[in-house]
Amino acid sequence: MRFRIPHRWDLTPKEAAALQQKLRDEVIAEDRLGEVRLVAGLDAGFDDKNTARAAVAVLSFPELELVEQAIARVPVTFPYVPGLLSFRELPALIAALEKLQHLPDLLLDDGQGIAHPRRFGIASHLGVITGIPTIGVAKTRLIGEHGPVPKRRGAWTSLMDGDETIGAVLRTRSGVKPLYISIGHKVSLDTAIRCVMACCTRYRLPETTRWAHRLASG
DNA sequence: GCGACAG
DNA sequence: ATCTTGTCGC
Repeated sequence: MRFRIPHRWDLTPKEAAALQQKLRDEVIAEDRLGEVRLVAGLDAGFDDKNTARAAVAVLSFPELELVEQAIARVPVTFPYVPGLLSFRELPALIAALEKLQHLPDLLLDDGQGIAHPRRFGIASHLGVITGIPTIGVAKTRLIGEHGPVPKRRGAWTSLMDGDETIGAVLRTRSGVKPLYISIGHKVSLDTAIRCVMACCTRYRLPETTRWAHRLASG
């Protein structure tokens, strides 16, 4: 699989933010996904300060058994700037995706989707570039406020930015810190919540993410 | 000017 | 992300 990147990656932080503002309109915030048979988890780690190691794990759905995996090492130039994460990690994640033999029906990406200052977090950016339905699964908050989340598994509360719902704070496991879920691309928030829960068995993180993290680390 | 701040 | 041991709780 080969993806068409509609822009350059070597931008200044200011140019990158302007690009997000321009691409935000490409995001489709409703369900445009068919039957999900393959779900992929993506994650990035670093071999050293200038080398990203991205990993993709493809699992069967809803069985959640490993079908394929891929890793890619790519030099990174962009620094970590809150709100501009995609310009640092996407090149590597896309390189890993391009190595796959099976094209996933759904992508779960570490980080935010539209729960972002310009509604264009890394998961949305990845979705717009690949055209594949994507969900943002973050371990911590970037922006937005929310009330308490019931402690029972499956409970969730809306993540709000003013009067706008930008995501959901989801308890994937009873009594454990919740996850920040948001629309990436071509998936509604309700569907995103259901898919994430369907990928969580006995741990806080989805099996897809756990596999990808394992591959991207050691 | 003072915090907040995905990974 | 990454640096890092033991420790509290189910």
